[in-house]
Amino acid sequence: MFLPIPEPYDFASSTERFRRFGPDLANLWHEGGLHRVVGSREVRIEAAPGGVDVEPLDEEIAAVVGKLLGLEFDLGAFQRFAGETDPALAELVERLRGYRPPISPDPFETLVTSITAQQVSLASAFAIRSRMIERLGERGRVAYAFPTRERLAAAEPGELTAAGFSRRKAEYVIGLAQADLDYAELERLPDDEVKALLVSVRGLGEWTADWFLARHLARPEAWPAGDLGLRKAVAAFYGDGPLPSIEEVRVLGARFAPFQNLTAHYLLGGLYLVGPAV
DNA sequence: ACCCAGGCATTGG
DNA sequence: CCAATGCATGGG
Repeated sequence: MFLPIPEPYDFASSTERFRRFGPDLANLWHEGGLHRVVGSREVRIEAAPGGVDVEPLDEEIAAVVGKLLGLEFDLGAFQRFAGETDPALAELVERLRGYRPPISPDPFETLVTSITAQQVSLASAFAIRSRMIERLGERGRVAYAFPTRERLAAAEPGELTAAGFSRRKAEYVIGLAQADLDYAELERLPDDEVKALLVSVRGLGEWTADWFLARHLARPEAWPAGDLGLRKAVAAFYGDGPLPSIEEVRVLGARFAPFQNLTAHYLLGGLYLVGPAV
């Protein structure tokens, strides 16, 4: 079934995240399309003129696909904002025309994914996470359903350390799965209250909470100032010397209100998708 | 054989 | 309040 996507839209750059750092078995790039298990069915998304082809497609799947393809972002408003306020950003928006950051559809998966990415390289994180998904998730046709909260709540730490988790991260993930976190409630709370609730869980720090706001809740003003990649991007596009401090990046973020989330993604995209400006 | 990579909790001053 | 430390793997 064809699903139209408003212009500008660039499928290749918008799905780059699923390819660059290695396979993600729960969001798997396979033979030119993106595969994910939704409910008990495996969905395939591929590029088509003016939009994407999605098989199969119903209302539930359309909602997930909309997240994966970043449909809720208002690129037109962002483009106008960039043009009016910031030459460097305006140029990035032009170079990355049609890039829509993917939104991670599931809150628990988002948090576990962030835990795997804490401190280590994304290549390591992808490898470790995919081993966990393969062992503890449910296999679809080619992709896997991410391990459920129930499955991880019942996991032994050894099952995760065998996949390459540190002992500490294994405790974080199992503790998170067992924690009494109301994910539906988080959607209704303002950014600062979401962060406060998440940071109260062992293993979830400010960096993880900021990316949850940005990548799962799609909050416009989310700005992961502590992110190493973002700090490098800020150095590349706004600095001229050493890596800026977290506080410096935080202060710079105010300049991009209320589009910090899209700005962060475009700055990172500037590093990873087209290389730093010359 | 190093060293760093999209952090975090813990411990000690 | 802030500095130092350990963590486990992948890639250079």
